[in-house]
Amino acid sequence: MTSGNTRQALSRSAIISVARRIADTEGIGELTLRRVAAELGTGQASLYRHIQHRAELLALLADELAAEFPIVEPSSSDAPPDAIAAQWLAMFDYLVAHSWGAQVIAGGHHLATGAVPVVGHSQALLRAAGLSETDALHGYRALWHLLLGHLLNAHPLGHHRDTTGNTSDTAVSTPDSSEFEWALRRLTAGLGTMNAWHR
Amino acid sequence: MTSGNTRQALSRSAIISVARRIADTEGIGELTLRRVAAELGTGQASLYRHIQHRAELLALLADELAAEFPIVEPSSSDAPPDAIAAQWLAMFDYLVAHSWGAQVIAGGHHLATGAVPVVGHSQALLRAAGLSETDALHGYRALWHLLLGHLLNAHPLGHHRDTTGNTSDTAVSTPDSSEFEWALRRLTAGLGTMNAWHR
DNA sequence: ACCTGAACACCGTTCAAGT
DNA sequence: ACCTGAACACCGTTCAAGT
Repeated sequence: MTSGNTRQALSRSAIISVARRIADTEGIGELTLRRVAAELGTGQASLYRHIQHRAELLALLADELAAEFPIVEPSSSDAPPDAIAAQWLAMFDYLVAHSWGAQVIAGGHHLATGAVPVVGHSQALLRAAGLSETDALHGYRALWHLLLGHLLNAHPLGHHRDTTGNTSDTAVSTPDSSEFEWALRRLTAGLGTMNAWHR
Repeated sequence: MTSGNTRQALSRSAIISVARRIADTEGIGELTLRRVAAELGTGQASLYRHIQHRAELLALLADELAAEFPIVEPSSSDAPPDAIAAQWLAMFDYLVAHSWGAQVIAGGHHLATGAVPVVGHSQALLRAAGLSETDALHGYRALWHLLLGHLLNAHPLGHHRDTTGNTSDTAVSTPDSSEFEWALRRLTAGLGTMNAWHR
């Protein structure tokens, strides 16, 4: 808006912002270096002055996304399990809205430092539910894996057949928030149950 | 062995068997149609007389793998949670041994009919633990998503730092069976706890 | 010294030319 | 009629030639 389509000086952040818009609106499959370069009005080779390779660009995107993970402060009336559910459902919705996120975070071997705050917050909620420090860490990882599985699963094994008898063929497979909540609440309950059993 | 390197008549099953060997030994990244064709001593185009596209080949591989999922019959002394754990740990090990499986099954939009027996068996174990029919189905899906998350997660968020203080840098990230068991046992416990709360 | 067009080494897929 | 070499339309990445 400030300068029309005057081409900005090429920079790492300009590359990231264009890449992110493409990933959000058209999916990660459309995110090619050629496309990014074209939208920035430059050649493909020029990108390599600012990023080492495509994988690094994806890592930067993932880290940015992780840094913006929602953090849900529990309202004082919330029982611990409800606070945990609220936090993780927010993460679920956030990652559904940025559907490339789960794939990139799971696939990458980078450590997403941007996620540190959410990890801390999630562990704190588990500690507030009575878990030990180590159990809270393991519990966090278990919940994360459950979330990841729900997000990455695209195939209909125990396919959802709702009470009307329809198998929904609209929007091939948007992950189902209520199904995730069902599993989330049960895993949370289980974490509270087996406190003693360390290791 | 029967006919040396005499080229077999090209067939769907010959393609699948070569493809599977490549995936098992060198990973799915090395599984290219060019490679398969070369190993069969034919041209790439010829493959298209037997499969429609690469995605179909992957679906066939996934279905074959699913049909060979281990089924662990519970020994009579097993408490239901132990029977459930034994079944799912076997699936975990099986999918770790065929590391491309989780990715292909999760990514594909095909319905893996080969998995029907395991799904049935898993549901039966959950029913034996006292779950209703619908809870057993939902419980199966929850366990599947937990397994998938453990298998597909390749990045170190709450990175494992064992008691020796070493962060293992051998074999970048083989999923950890004991960590999965920890989560599995807790989710199972949770499934048993919240029976009443339908939908 | 810094940038980048053109080339390289790969894909999956198609098609026209071979038998 | 059936098969397939060669081409096509893409990738990510590199490098030599431009300024």
